[in-house]
Amino acid sequence: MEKAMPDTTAAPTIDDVAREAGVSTATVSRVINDPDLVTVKTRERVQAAIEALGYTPNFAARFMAAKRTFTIGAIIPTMENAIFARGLQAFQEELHRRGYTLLVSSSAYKSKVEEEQIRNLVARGADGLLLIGHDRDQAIYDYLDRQHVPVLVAWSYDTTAHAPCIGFDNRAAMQALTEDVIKMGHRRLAMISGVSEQNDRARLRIAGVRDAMAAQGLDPASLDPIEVPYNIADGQAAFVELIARGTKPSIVLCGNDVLAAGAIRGAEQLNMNVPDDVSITGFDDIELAQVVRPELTTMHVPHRAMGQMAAQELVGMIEEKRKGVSQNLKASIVRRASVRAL
Amino acid sequence: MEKAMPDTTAAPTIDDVAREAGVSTATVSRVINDPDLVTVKTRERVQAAIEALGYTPNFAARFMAAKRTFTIGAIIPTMENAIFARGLQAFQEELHRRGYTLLVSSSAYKSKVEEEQIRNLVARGADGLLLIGHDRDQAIYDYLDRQHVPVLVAWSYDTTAHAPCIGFDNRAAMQALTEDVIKMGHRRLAMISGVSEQNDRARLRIAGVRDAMAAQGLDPASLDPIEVPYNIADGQAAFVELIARGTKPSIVLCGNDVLAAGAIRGAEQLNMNVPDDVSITGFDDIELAQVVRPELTTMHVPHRAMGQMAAQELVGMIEEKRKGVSQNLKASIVRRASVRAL
DNA sequence: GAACAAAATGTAAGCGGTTACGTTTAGCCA
DNA sequence: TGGCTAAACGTAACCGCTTACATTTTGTTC
Repeated sequence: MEKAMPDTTAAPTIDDVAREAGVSTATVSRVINDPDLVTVKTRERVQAAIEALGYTPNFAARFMAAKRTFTIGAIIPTMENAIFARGLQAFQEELHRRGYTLLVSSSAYKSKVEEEQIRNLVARGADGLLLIGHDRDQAIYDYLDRQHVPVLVAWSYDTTAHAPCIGFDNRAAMQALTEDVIKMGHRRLAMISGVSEQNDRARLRIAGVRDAMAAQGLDPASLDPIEVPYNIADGQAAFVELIARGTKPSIVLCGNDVLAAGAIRGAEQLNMNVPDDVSITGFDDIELAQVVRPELTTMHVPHRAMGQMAAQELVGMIEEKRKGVSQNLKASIVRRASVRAL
Repeated sequence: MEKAMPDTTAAPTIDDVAREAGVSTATVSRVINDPDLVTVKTRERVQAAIEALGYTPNFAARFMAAKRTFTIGAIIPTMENAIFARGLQAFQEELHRRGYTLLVSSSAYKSKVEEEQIRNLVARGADGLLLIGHDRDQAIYDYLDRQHVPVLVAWSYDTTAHAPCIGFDNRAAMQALTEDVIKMGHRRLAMISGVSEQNDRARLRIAGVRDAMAAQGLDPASLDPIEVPYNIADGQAAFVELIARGTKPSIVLCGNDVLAAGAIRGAEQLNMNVPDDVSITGFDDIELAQVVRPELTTMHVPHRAMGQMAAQELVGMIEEKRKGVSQNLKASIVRRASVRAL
């Protein structure tokens, strides 16, 4: 099989195409990037050559010469659960509509990994970046400034932060939800939170619960949230631990739906009925919230709208070379069966 | 603010670093790629310069010169549900351990989009690609061959296919599960499948059910699967439609856990008790399977092992320039409460 | 200290595109 | 047909890095 033949195996380059079509590389480039500049006749010849050779332009070379990649990078904390899935999907769809490609990395909630991913995506020529939440070293923002890469933050709203954001007010939302349950008669509140270090969403949701307690005449300091990673098993374990503490909460507020689903399992494990023995709330309103029994009372986050708007804004920042405009989306309470009035 | 000053805003290049450190660009490059080749003294000087300037090498340039990116691309059908999440997470972790970065795109189960993403990732210099399932145009494989990009397929096992794969035998697994329930006394089988076009997993699972029916003396032709997209709402609707047909199945086999979760909701909607009125099975054994009530009898797929092995194999293919070796992993039945013996 | 080998560093040619600028061709009008 | 302008196309520099090869420095031995 080792016949001596010219190396037809190497990927064709623009030179190959130019030779095949009998034109210069500049013309080939024009056919690809700005076809109107080329005669119909030549254009067709070049396109035939491209077709025949199965040529695809090399992005790296293109990027080096043109400084644009039409790529957006997104770094999310996790792909393991669905929290970011729907928003990201909407984000991608909108980008696709506008001619951009999305590249996704996940950081496993580790800031070191996130930083690595950011540098990676930037070095790879991402025209812009979507990040989740505001909590990260100033050094990273400085780096991104130096590299002139526009950044948009989602899932949080905080105008005092370094980057523009499309999100919602985690603190106010959690406060609203908490006040709602307090008004339903709950006084003994407990909380299972995500790990709040380097996670402003988790931190602000805890603060929101305390705000509500203060506003409703309860002692905010009495809240002693358990912090665990966002997954079902940890939520379950946290619930069991909470009960083992001896305090009998009438309601357990969870940092998100995943933890709440875990908490429900925990209650089941302890033969406690939800909501008769204990009420439980979630946050996010992902599909899971309607899958568990009882269905979760939770805070609905407009994931799809957030993703779509983020895409629009980020592309705007890139193409018009302007600063991003932050937007505060509205999250709303969804009342379902996991909470009962006392 | 428009002072006339040298443009300190441009991202620093290797030339800047070289000048700052008083060495040649070659030396800077060596410090980065092969530090042992450089004296400790110079090395430190260069590193200080890198630090001072906040320099990050440009991947595109690097790739052009060196033909390597240490990047792996993965294209999954969807990020919306958790089917691929765990496997992909394990894949990424293993890659990270070996010094590679993972870039993920999702195709929304559309082959045109998938093709676009493949070309994109390749043009971007991915050293290798992970794809899900075997069903795609031969033209794509030809393209990948021409570009010399190693490809590994996961989630399917089929040695007759064009690409090496790390997966499991969807057909045999589904056959095993089906035979199991037939042996529990079920005779009136129905199925809710994912859309089987361009999806070998879905197709093979249907075939597996028929295999089992044939083997157990039932008529395979009597199975008339409903095909719907993999999400809860569609699973629910499919279940309702199935019952509306008038045939009263004793068990509904679902193409995956997501559809099964939907089917349970459908049963609830029709006031049917699972498993007393109808049994339901899933496939995949994702977290969801233990969240729904009743918990799902399903086929456990070794997601993490699959992801990890896929990473090992793909890196091996890249670094040793060899063909990939396929592996058939074992999926196993998990019996839970959603199926009852008749 | 000379001679030589080995280690450290520098020089410069690409990698595969884009694009400013120069040259050729085509189109139009007198 | 000649002359002028605009359109089409070609030439070549450049993007930021790696690396083969050339050169310089360092270390060793006698």
